[in-house]
Amino acid sequence: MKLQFEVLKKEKNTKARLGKILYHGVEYETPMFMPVGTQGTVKTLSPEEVKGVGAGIILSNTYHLWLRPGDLTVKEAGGLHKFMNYDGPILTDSGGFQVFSLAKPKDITEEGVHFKNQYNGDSLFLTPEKSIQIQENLGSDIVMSFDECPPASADYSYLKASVERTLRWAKRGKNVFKGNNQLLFGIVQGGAHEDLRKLSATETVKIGFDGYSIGGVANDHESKEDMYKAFSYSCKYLPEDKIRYAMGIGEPIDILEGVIRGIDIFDCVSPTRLARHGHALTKYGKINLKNAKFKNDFTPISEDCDCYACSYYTKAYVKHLIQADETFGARLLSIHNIRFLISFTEKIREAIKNDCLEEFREQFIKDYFGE
RNA sequence: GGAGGGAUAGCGAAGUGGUCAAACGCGGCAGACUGUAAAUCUGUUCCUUCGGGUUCCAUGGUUCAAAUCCAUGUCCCUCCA
Repeated sequence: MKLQFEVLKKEKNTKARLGKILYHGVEYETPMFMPVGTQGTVKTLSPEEVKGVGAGIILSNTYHLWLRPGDLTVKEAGGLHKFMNYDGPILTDSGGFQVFSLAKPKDITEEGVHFKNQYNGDSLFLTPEKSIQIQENLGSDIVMSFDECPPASADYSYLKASVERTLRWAKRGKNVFKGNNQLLFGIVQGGAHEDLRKLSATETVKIGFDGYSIGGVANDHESKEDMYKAFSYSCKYLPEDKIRYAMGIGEPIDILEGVIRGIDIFDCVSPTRLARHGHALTKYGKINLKNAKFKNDFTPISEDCDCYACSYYTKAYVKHLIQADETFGARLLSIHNIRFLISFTEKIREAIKNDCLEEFREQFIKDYFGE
């Protein structure tokens, strides 16, 4: 059964929406934060722990699973849900981000993108059609169109050409997509330019997808202002009844600003990566547990957090684990950071229900940035 | 008792007359990280009032110049007896 989505309520003073996702009889609310499990695992967490922090949809990645262990192996295993033992909804990214992070401009052609297999040096060629086929083999619930994700700083003419190519790729992908128990999402590109976002959004909507995402953001140290423009300009031209997804967005303030502009779901590697690097998200900002000042701090990472790490362990202990390079430290911090973002979206949903999202934003900024 | 080898910054370890305040690794301190080529990467790590000051076991010596050469001492290691 396909995942279903419905908008329940719109907040009075902003463009924020409260939504409901129905998946195999389980309801999840949006706005939602989706943890990332690129290689078929949310790094250091078991699926039980992922569920334990309140996660709904999680992400995985076409490119990585194609290379290893191979999409056909996952298919033979019975699909990604069974393979990784996660029965919640799974969204797979298309490999589009790897066009940005791995490919050089000369590797990108109209037909597709050339990669070198990072494990054995083999030449690889990923096309929009191939990406969809891989995702069908993986058996994810939400399939992403294969897009070109150019740096936000790319010049106008490159961005325009890229938007047009991404549209052609979206069409090609949709043409081969079978749609058996899977949704297919289109991706809006266009940097911080309103006309390009408009072109990209309206043309993508014309092709017709089950949901729409905003890509090409937070990938090149662009200004927050430009990122938020990309949100606004894209949402303005997207249908009200479909999921809107900001790809790769995970700083608390960016999630909040995205929600305010009409976005429903977010994913980001940052909670797990920051965790592995010793950082914890808290209501009062990000802290670096490697810092000497936490050596004898026997208080929880965050006093008001209900996660497993905060329930049983202290900053001093987690600092010790991180410093000793013990994996349990990365696991505790990953649990905490993901729980922080999910609990953050829970609070956002409450504020939408109570039509006080702007007040919530004001208080959040005061606490988080100490302003 | 005899024969060798060694002592370098918090630790390990290069360096064997000037370009040495001394490579490199670890540890320490700090920073970065937004659809994961990322349990990674970057900076820093004798003291300093930023002018400079004091170092390479200790003491004495050779030299214009010593971590580097010589003498003596102290400690450590290996082998022989």
